[in-house]
Amino acid sequence: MRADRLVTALLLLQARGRVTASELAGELEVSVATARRDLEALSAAGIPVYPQAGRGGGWQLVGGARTDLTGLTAAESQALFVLLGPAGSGEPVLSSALRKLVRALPATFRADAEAAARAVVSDPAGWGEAEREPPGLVGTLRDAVVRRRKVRLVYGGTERLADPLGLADKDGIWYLLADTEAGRRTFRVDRVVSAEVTDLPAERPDDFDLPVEWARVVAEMERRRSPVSAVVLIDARFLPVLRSHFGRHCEVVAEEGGR
DNA sequence: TTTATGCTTAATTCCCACCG
DNA sequence: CGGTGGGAATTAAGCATAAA
Repeated sequence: MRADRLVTALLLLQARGRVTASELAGELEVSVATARRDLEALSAAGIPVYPQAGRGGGWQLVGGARTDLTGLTAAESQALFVLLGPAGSGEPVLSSALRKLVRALPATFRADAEAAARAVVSDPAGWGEAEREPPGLVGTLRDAVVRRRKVRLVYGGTERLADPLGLADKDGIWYLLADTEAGRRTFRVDRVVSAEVTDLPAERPDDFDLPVEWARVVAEMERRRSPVSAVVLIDARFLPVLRSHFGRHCEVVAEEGGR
């Protein structure tokens, strides 16, 4: 039962900003002492909740009241999931807690949650370059996309304040789509020097559709990348080399005599 | 034995009425 | 008007109990 309570306690803190152990005990239908221990557990896990004794006191979530789940900071959600157990462990308690959590989302926030799910597209048809580990900044940028916050990007020696629109995983290589003062840009994440999530709200066109936009970007990149086409005759043994280099741009037309 | 929970008491903080 | 003391609300800590 504990995981359920911790999630509820955090949601309650987020909604109200401050709760007393007694209030929480009422919500959770446990004793005040147990509610208080749950709050201590959240605090010990790194979630910034602090107690204040005395009349008018209670447990306060530093950073003030937030009303939506997407307002969870990366650190908070990480701490929560560390507390609840290993992610994806399939532990019944955890999954039921998360189910309740999702069900508890008001309709307006559910739309946001769906938007969060659409923050990333995965495009397995890559250009043949093999790269596995997502760059460390992917998490940071995804957080910015989900929370709709402007990001200060350092990319190739220039600094930009960008409105992040979405992330694309193209066969292990990550790209960030963002609007900047200079127009819409695509940033290769592993070439981003640094990314700082600001508190400024980011703008995103209402009709923005990441998969559609990503398809457009890909088409544009491919157009620029392939200004020239060539027909070559090579030994069949080297086909894999060409394939790995040119990906789907490499079309085998015919084979004759092993070439 | 360990862990979670509940109960009781002490300490802290704030509100408010009272009084000079 | 300002200081003071009591009471209420709250957390903090220790101990007991039950279940795994």
